[in-house]
Amino acid sequence: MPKTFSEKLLAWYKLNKRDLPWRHTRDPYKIWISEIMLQQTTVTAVIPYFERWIKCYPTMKSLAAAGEQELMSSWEGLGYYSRVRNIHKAAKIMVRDFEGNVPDDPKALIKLPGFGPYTVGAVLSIAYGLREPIIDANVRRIVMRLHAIKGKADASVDVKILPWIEKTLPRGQMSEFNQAFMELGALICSRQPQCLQCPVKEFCRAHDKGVQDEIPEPKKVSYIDVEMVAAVIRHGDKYYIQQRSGKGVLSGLWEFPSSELLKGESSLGAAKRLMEEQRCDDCSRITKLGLVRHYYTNHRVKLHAYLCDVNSLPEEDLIHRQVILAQMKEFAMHSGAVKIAEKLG
DNA sequence: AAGCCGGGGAT
DNA sequence: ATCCCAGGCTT
Repeated sequence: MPKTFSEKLLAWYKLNKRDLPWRHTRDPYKIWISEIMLQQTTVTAVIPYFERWIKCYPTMKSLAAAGEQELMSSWEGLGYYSRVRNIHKAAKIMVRDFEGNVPDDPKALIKLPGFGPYTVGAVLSIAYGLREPIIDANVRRIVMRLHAIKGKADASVDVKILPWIEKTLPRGQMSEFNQAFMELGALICSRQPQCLQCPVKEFCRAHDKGVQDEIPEPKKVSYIDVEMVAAVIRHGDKYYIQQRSGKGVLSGLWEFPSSELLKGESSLGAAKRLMEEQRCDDCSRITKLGLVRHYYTNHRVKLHAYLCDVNSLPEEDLIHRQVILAQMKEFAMHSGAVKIAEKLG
């Protein structure tokens, strides 16, 4: 009796799986947190954040009771900050409606903020062992190769591959199986696949045809280049920072006042203009701190940082603060601002 | 369906 | 320098 796809995959996983923090638990709360952190984020980036998070917020109730700013600081540097706001909202709902438990019902889960098709399936299978499919970037790439489906790896191929995934799911060992699927994509069936080591190559049509390197087709990215200036406004040992508000990019994070360079404007000229806009007309000295590169999504930002010594800082309010360097780490800042702040130490 | 939303590792 | 990552939300 030849071994099935899932038998082969599970046997390989048992021998080759990485030792990752969230594989030491079946606590649905912790599995959920790991799944949100891992969205569009590499395992190595997540590990330290996950460890710290579980120490700070070991339970659903401790998370629901935490403050928004505190959570933003815990997330600082991980990116996609709407994730942490959705985690907080969902935790409050789960405390209110589900006694602080993660529901094991797909219809209830999908209604919670931050739970899409992937995360619902991941929590249900990995934490509860339910027979639910998941399609992440790994699974999508693997199944496209298994069936030699050409094209880009986007969600539009999911309808084609889902039937095969569903009929291939094993009875039992679902927590292991779905993780094994993703692990295969991370370790073997990666961008440049290691087909010789693949435990399921006998099921792979792309391997048969020798086209595994052409699937999936790379998606073309177009960058938007932006040049900005940031004013580090200082009086004595106090610095002036502001919070990005509302919606849009990096919303809720703190930063130094900044502005995009106007057409033909020099960075120093922009810094002086920015100081006028901040009503800082008493600037006694302005010196360049350096150039910081800040890349996010499809933006490539060159951020010119200027240190501006003033005789009096602008007034404080809800979204503007005067802080000393030691206090600054209590305010969640985006990576561009953090890189500038590091120049002040 | 397509665009938005971060940051850093891998190549 | 480019591509991508245990996706979800909005339009």
